[in-house]
Amino acid sequence: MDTGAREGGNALLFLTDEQLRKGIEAMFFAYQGFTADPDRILADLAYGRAHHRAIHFINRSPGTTVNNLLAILGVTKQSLNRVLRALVEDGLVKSEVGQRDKRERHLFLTDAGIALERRLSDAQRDRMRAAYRAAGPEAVAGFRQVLEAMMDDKSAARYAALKELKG
Amino acid sequence: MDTGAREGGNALLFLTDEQLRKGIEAMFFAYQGFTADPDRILADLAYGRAHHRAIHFINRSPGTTVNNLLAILGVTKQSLNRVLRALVEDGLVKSEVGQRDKRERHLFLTDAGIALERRLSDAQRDRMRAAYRAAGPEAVAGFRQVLEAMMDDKSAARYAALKELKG
DNA sequence: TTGGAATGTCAACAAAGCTGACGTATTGTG
DNA sequence: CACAATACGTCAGCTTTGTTGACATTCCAA
Repeated sequence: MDTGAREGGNALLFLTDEQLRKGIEAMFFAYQGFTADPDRILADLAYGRAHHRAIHFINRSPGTTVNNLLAILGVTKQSLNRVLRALVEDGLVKSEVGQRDKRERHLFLTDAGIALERRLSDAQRDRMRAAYRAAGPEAVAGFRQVLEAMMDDKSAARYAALKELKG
Repeated sequence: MDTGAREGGNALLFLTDEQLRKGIEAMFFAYQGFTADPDRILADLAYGRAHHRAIHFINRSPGTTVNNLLAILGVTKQSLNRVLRALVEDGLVKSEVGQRDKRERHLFLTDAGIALERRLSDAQRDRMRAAYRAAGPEAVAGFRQVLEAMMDDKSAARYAALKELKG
C-alpha cells in the first residue's frame, strides 16, 4: 500500500488519464459480463435485475425486514414493493408478520425461491470464479481493494452494513 | 499468474463461495460508486447514463458513425436514436453526412458537448483516481486483470474493438 | 390516547431498454 | 439499368425499474 507516493520517477503512470479511462471502460464492459448470465435466466421468467437483487439479499439475510432491504438496495419502498409482490405471488418469497414488532414483515425465500437463487448465483459465481482463477489470487486481492475504494459513501455504508451481518 | 494451481494446501481459498459472494457484492456496490458522480451531474440536465455513454464514446472516437456507436453500446438504433436526437437538439453533438458514403452520419461533440464530457469524465476519473491511489499500482493491475477476465464474449469484443482504435 | 413509525397501496410519470414496421437515401452488384 | 442491401431515422407500443405524492392501516411507545 501507498507505494505510488514513495517510489520515485514515473511510478504514478498508473494514474494517467489514459489509464483511468481504460479502467472506466473496463468497468463498464465487465459489469455487462457480471450481469449477463443472470439476466439470461431472468428473462425467461419475466423477471429483471431488481428481482435478482431482492432474492440475493433475502437469501443472504433470511428474515430481514422490508425496511432493511430498502436500506441495502437504496430504492424506494414503492419500487421494492412491486418486485416483492410479484415474488410473493409467484411463491418465491414469503413474508411473515413480525412477532416482536407486528408492523414488520420478515422476508424468507421459499424452496422455489431458494432454487432460483441457486440457479442465479451459480451462474454469476461461475463467471466470477473463472475470472478469479484466470487472474490469480494477488490480482483478486487488488480487484477487491480497488472496488472497495471506489464505493461512494452510501454504497460503502450499505456494504459495511452487510459485513456486520456475516463476513 | 496461475499461482493458484501450483501452490499447495489452501491456496485456492480465494475461490470459495464466500469469497466469490464478497466479490459479487463488492462489484455491485462499487458500480454504484462508479456511476454516482456522473449521475448527479446528469440529473440536473435531465440526462441519464445513456447520454453519458453516447457522449463518452463519441468523444473517444470523434467522427464515429451511428452504426459503430450502436455496436459498441450494444443497444438498438431506436434506443440510441432517442438519446442522440436529444443531444443534437441541445447542441452537444453534431451529426455530419459522410463524404465517402453519404448514408453514414459521422458524430462529433460540439464545444458544449466537449465541455459536458469533461465535467462528467472529470467527476468519474476523480473517484477512480482516488481509488487507484488508495489501492496502489499492483492492486490496480489486478483490478484490470479480473475485470477483463469477467467480460462476456460480446462485451469483450466491444472492449477489444475499442483497443484497436486507440490504446 | 395520541403521535409517529412501519408498511402497503393507488396513481401518475420518466428513463431507457425492447420489437416490429416502414420510409428514404445511398451504395453496391448482378 | 434494375434491384438488393445498407445506413439511418421514425412511429407506435410495450417492459422494467426507478421516481413523487397522497393516503390508509396497523401498532408501538411515550
